[in-house]
Amino acid sequence: MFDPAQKSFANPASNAPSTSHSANVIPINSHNIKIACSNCNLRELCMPLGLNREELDQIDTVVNMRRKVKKGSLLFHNGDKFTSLYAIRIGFFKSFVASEDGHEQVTGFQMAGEVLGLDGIASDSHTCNAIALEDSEVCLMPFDRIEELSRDIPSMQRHVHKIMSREIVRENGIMLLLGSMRAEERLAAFLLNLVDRLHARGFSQSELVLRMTREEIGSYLGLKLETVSRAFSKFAEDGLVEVDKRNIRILRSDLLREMISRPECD
Amino acid sequence: MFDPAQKSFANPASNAPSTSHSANVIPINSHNIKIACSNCNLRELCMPLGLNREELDQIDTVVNMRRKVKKGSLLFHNGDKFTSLYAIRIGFFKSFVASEDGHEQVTGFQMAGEVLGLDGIASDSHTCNAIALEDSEVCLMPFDRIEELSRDIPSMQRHVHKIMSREIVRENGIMLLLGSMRAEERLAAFLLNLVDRLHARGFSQSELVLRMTREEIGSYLGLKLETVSRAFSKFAEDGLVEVDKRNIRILRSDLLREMISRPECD
DNA sequence: CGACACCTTGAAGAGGTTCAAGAAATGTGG
DNA sequence: CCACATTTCTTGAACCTCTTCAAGGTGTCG
Repeated sequence: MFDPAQKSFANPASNAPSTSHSANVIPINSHNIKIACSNCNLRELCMPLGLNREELDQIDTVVNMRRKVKKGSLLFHNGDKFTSLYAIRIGFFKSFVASEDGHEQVTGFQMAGEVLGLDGIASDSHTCNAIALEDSEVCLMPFDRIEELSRDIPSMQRHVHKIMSREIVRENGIMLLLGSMRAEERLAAFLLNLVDRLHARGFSQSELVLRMTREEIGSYLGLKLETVSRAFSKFAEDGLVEVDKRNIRILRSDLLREMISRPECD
Repeated sequence: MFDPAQKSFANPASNAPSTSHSANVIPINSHNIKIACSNCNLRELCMPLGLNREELDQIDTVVNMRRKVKKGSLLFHNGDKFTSLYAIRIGFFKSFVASEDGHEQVTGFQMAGEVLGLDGIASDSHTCNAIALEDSEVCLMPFDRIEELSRDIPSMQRHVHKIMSREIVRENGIMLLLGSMRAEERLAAFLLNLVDRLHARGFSQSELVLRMTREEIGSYLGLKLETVSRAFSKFAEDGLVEVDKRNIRILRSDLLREMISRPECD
């Protein structure tokens, strides 16, 4: 059934190096050129394509630090001064905003190759929080440097714009979900989205390990954790997915997809 | 700027010129230099501050066209090729996405000085729709030109980034609203946000004219139009606002504000 | 092993939706 | 300018989905 050894079931971070490196900030210098962007297998996710050698060398100067973020600790939080964007190298994050009364709204889940911190540009300080849901590692990309490079390399500039626009489009989709879908439709959309993104990273199309709690899923989807739990049970009962705690196997993605394209009867 | 004489109850577009100009695309040339960005009273909303003369001249080359958009007609729609951003000069828009089953989710309402079209950058084609809720006029800013200028003028570059980031932050706020607030709290947040933005444009802090239907408000807030209507009636009954069709006067903004900071009892 | 976080499930309850009817405003064409 | 059709808004009543409250179960980590 679920085989943790296989890549097919793995999560982007399942092969996270568990080095016993004590520092969690790793300067990047000429000695370990190997971990430059130009050699990174996530480059196609973080950086523009079709660069020449010279431009690649420039790109390598964007990331000047890496930072390990232990499971459960904050990458940044509301009010922090904004200086850098963060490209996730390894791991999994949630980002969330908090209302004055303390309610926590998850605004997204981010995985390897995705960028965190875009919220900070507007006011030079972060307006949301990002927390690692498993031991993670991010590349720090000082925003000043990104802007400099964008001025020199048009494809870099376009890339930055696309990343931001993509986030706007993603949030439009969430608004549609929150504004019009029922509980089970929301969960179906959520699972399909997650598994698509994992698949784009080389993982299974049908199996995934949830890195977040039912409560966090609920917050993201505008539901209570009990409702999420019930929806999972319903899916399992109907044979749409197999649910074993946080291990999910999608059996009928076709039917899940139908749920979200044709809400209910109609 | 906006005629202060009718400021108090006016809407940004209440003094929209109703010229009988037959063409609705207006080329900009040296003959009507008066309507260049550098002379536009909305410049501080669309464009960066602190530019020198030379930079201002460059900025004036961004907007190469204006376009009138009649009430009820589309500025762009899902699938249209993306070429330009649109700065609203006069009027009021809604943007919305549509799901496969035809459900329409309003993703935002935009007024003079705000920018439309950011969704198109991600995939070079628009993923949402924008429709004028009253006779409007927009400035076309070809995105290639914006990128060129961003490379030359760092403050322009930063400005573009801030506009996009602001949109991301705004959408985070909507997610919080949709994910955790009750009907009346949502409407309170909506009204306060609208009146704040109008106030920033020189209008009243307490009076506004809604340009959209109850159904459109409901779509934006994830509610049915009946619920919106009932919430308005409740507010009126409780003396928080005066409601006369689409004319709204806010009587107790303090109490409205309380509603959204301390959802319910606590 | 015990404390704690997480998950599941049931039952009661609330908030919002749906359905329905009527009133008021808006627009259209003669 | 009026008559008529259409859109928009309000309000009531029944219904339904999700939430709330509660209890028990399972897994994890010190």
